[in-house]
Amino acid sequence: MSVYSLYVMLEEMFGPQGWWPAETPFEVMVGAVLTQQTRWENVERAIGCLKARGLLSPAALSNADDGTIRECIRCTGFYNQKTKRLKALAKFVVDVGEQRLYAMSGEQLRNMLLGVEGVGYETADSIVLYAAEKPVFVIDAYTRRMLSCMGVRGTYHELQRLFEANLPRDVELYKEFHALIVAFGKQWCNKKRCGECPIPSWPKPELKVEGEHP
DNA sequence: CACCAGGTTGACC
DNA sequence: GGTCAACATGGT
Repeated sequence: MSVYSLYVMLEEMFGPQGWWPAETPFEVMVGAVLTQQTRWENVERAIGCLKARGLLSPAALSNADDGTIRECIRCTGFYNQKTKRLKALAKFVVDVGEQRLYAMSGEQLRNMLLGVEGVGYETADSIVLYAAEKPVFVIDAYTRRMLSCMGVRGTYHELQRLFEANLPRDVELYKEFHALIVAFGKQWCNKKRCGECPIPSWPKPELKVEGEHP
């Protein structure tokens, strides 16, 4: 089974996902930080609170009172570090200029984001793909688990290359594929067991990580 | 009551 | 370059 046919199968199973749920690109960024190790339902509540207080813009958030932010995002956990991370990200956007961010290449934006406090591989790639809409494949815990069930293991960049090397460089495809993997993971991949999928046609594909290690 | 959630960091091999 | 405890609230 090819990587692309896996996508087709997931699309047939779950239908269009329409990620990322947000009204603006900056809201995507905020959500990307808040959803770290956190359920999306709690993130939505926090974002609703920030929005109600007019803090969902780079300028407003970077100047906001820490206590106010913390109050809004408490339900997402890790609120102390996330308050700091949100302000660091907002300040970064203000400093660089939001339009300039979306205009630069995905690779350059990714590298700059990785320099921001609290932004690691997955958060950076989520922002590049869903906010800046540049083709980079996002690898998360569900992706790892799903591939692990299929007998494929590797580092973040190895797994990322597996998808990028076997798919057309298409932003909409990347967006939808990752969302579908999460949908699948939520239903079938618990942390404990991921083996027995009731899907009859669940394949044991011979996916391989190609190329040499970085 | 235990375990887990759309990770990242700093410390330490 | 890879592994691991902390970080914290809310749901099952």
